[in-house]
Amino acid sequence: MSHSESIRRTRNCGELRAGHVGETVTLVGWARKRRDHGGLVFVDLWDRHGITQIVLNPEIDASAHELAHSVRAEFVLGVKGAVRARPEGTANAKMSTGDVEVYVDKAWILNTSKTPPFVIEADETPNESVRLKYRYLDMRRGPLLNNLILRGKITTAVRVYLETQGFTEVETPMLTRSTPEGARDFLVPSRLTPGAWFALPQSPQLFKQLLMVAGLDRYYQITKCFRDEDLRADRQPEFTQIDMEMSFIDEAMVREICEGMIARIFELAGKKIQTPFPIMTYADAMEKYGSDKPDIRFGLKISDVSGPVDKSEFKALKETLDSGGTVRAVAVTGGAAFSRKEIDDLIEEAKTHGAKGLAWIKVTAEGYQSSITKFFSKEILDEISAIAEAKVGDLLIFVADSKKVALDCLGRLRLSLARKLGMIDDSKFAFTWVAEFPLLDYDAEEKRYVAMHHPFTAPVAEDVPLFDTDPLKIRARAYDLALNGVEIGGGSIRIHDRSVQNRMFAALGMSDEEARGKFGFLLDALEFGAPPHGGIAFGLDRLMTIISGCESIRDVIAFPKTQKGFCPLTEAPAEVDQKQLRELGLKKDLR
RNA sequence: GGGGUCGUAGUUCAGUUGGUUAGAACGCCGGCCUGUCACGCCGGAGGUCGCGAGUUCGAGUCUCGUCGGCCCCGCCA
Repeated sequence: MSHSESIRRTRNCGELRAGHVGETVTLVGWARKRRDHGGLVFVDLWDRHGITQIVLNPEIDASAHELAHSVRAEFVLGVKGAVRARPEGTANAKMSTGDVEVYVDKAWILNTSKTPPFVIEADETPNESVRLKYRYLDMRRGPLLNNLILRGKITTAVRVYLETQGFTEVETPMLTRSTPEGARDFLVPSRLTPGAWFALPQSPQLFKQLLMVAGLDRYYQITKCFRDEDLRADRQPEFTQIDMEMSFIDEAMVREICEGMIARIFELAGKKIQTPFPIMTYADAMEKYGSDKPDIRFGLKISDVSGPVDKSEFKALKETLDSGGTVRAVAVTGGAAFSRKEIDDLIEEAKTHGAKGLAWIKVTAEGYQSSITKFFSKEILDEISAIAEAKVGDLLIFVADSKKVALDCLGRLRLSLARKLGMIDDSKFAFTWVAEFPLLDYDAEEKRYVAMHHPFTAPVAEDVPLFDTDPLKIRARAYDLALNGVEIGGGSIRIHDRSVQNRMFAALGMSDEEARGKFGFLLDALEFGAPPHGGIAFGLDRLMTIISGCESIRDVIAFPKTQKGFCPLTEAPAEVDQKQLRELGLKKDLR
C-alpha cells in the first residue's frame, strides 16, 4: 500500500491491554528498538502515550516482514494487525502494554529518518547544547514532552479555576514603553517613528492596573515577560507569568484565591498539599532564615547571640558588636563530627559570602570544643547554646558582621549545609507567604531610595507618617510566595490614593514632572476613580520546575536559551540585512 | 564584569609521570539468526583530542590566550 494513503489510527501506543486481545487495530508511531531475528522481527512502536511491541512474522505477511528489515531507528510507521496475548512466559512486566503485542498484517513506512545524533531511548542524557540544537529529538525522548504536557494541563486548569473565580483573561501589549525602574529592557526599534523604541514588557504591571480602573474587576493573563539580565538555572530572558489583578480586595483575599489555584495545580500533578500556607513577615524571614524566600523544609534557623557574646572576652567578635554589628549563630545538626578540613571549607565558603571569618564551637558530650572556648565562660556558652538551640553533636557556627552580611552569609550556609547533610526532603512542598516587605531600599551607589517592589506598592497605612522620619522602616503591603526556597510569586496591594502616590515618588527622589513623564498615563488613570486594588504574579516556569522535580527551568520550557542567551536550534540572535537596519534608521557601531 | 567546572568517535565517557599506532560502551554499516524486549553471534567503518599560540626531541596530557556548555557572584522579583 502506498504511504500517501491516509492511515487512521484506531488506538495509540500506550493503551492496549489484555482486554483488547482479538481486536484488529491500526497504530502509528515511531520505530524505537528493532529486534530482528531474521525471521521474526519485533519493533517497539512509540508515540507519546507509550510503547507497544509489534511483531512482523513472515508467515503472517511476507511483505510487512520484508519492510521490517529496512526499518531503522525513528522511522515513522503505520501498522495494522490483531492484538494478541503474548505467548506464555514472554510478557514484559516493565511495560504497561507488556501483556500484549500486535501481529502485523499490513505495514506502511510513513517516513524515514536519518540516524539521530543521539540515541532517543538511551538512559544517558546528552550534553545540553546537543539537546537544545535537536530540541525536537530531545523532546521525543519522553521526559521533556511529559513536562510540557503537564504544563499545558496546568495552564488549562488555571484558566478554568480563575474563570470560575470571576477573572477575565485580557491580553496586554508586547510592544510597549520602556520602564525606568527594574530590569534592563529588551528594545524594539520603531520603523514608523525612526529613533524611537518599544520595549518588551518586563510584566504587564501598568496595564493590569489600568484594567482595574476600567472596572474589569478581576483580570488574569498567562503571558510572556522579558528581562534582559544574565541567566541562571532558574532564569530565562523570556519567561511566563500567571498574572492577576483584583479590585476591592485585601491581602487575605489574594492569598485565599492563590492558595486555591496552587492547590488545584498540585492536585493535577498528583500531589496533595496543605492550605492555607503559613505566613511570616519579611523581618522574621530575614532573622531566622537569612533570606526573603526561606526554605522551611528543614531547621538550621539563625539566632542572635550578640547578648552573651558581648559578655565574653572574645575581642574580635566584641569589636564587631561595638561598631554596631551583630553576632548570629546556627546550630548545625550533627556538625560536631565535621573534620578539620570540612570546617576549613565551611570557613572558606563563609568568606565567599562576604563574611570576614567564621567562628565555630563543637558541642560534644565531653563539653564545648574549639580553639575559641577559652574566651567564653561555661555559663556564656550554655546561654549561647540555649539561644541557638544547640544539642550535643551539633556544631555552632558564628558570623560577626553587619546584620545584613551576617544574616545573608548564614542564610546561604544553611542551604548548602542542609544539602550536604541530606536534611532536605525532596518529596516535600513547603510553601510560605512572606509579607510586610520594606517599601523602600537604599541604593548606596545611586545614593537614593528605590522601590523594593515597584513604585505603585501601597505602604501599610499606619507606617505612612514614616515617610517624613524613617522611610526605610515603612512596611509595604507586598507579599511573596516562596516554595522550597524559591520565590514562585509576588505581588502587592497598590496605591490608589494620589496623595500617597505623590509621597512615594517624592521618597524616590522623583519630581512630579518626572513621574508624570514616566508614568503619566497611569497617574491620570488613578485620578478617574481607581478602585482599591492589588494583584500578584506567579512564575509559571519556576513552579513547573519544582512540580516536575527538575533541576533547571530549561526542562519545562519547550525552546529555551543557553546561559549566553543563545538558541542553538534557531541560532538566534543573528545578524540582519543592511536593508533591515536602514529601514529602521539604525547603523551598526560595535566597539 | 568576575569565580568555578567541563570540552577526546554520532552519544556517554576512560586516557597513568609528557613517550610507539588515542581506547571502551552504546549507536552506525554489512552478514547470520522465529520469542526478543539492554535480543544474541560474526565482521567493519568511524577522531581537526573545541580553536590558536607557546614550552619540549616529543603535547590529548604542561603554560597562556580564545570560543562554547553548565553552576555561581554581581545583575535580576
